[in-house]
Amino acid sequence: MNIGEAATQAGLPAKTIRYYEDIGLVKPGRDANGYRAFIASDIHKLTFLARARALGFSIEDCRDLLALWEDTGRASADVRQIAEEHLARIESKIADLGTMRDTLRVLVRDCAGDDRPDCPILQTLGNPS
Amino acid sequence: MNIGEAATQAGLPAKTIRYYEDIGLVKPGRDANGYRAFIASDIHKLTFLARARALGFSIEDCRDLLALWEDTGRASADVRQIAEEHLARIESKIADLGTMRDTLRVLVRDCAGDDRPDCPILQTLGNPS
DNA sequence: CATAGGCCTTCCCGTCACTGGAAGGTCAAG
DNA sequence: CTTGACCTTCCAGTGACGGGAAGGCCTATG
Repeated sequence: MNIGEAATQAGLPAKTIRYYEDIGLVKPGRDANGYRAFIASDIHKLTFLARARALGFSIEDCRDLLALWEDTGRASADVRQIAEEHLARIESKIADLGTMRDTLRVLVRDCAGDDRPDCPILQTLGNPS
Repeated sequence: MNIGEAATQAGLPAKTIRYYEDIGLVKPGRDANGYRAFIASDIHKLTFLARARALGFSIEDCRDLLALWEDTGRASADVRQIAEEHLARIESKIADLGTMRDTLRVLVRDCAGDDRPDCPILQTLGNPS
């Protein structure tokens, strides 16, 4: 299977797949003409990667998860730890963004948004004492 | 005022201030020895930038906000639009992260996290049909 | 006066996970 | 035989800095 169909199957851009090969996440074979030749297990890996990335895992997390996935003797604790740390980072980011959102909502609400120059948004940014 | 104290006053790393000068957000003068010389208005701008960045505005948003801030004849509608668009992006990102968090929570909850290899996290990533 | 060390300067590379684009090879259809 | 859709590699850019090297400047102390 060429990279185009692999991309379709895995739901990833071809560029991304080439990048994943560059950094050693997948190692497809090659046809005589130099084209990458993806087999079922490559597609399976790419699909795994696409899903892990969609859950926000970093590339390095993905590399570790992939290794654990392929190691049938792994301990689930190792997987769980990666997921828990990632979950904590996500929750922390959500909290940060929630704070920003609350502040912005107040500012937007209080801004007339008309032709006049008075603007609590700029006022707050410039002098929030 | 040298960059070190400017950094302290504005609550920004010196490196960041140099970067802001590079991209034209601030234009401090120079002393005879080549050192940057920050005056009160520079500090005020940097403080403005630090706050806008803390609210998650992009550098380009900050550039626009700064221009509006300095234009005393601006229309508050222009400011409000930038803030509203940013707010929408934040809310969208919060929603995305919330979805990730929910999925991850379920996966982590269902994973024993012990020495055994069974792991619903890897199972889901590999075969979430 | 020399020196130590704490500022400051510029410059360049690295981050993260791609994305865009150029220049060129390959393949199937008409 | 040409067209156009694929494929290849390589290089550069993204956003918003951070690290670190190489070197100049300033102040305080011996």
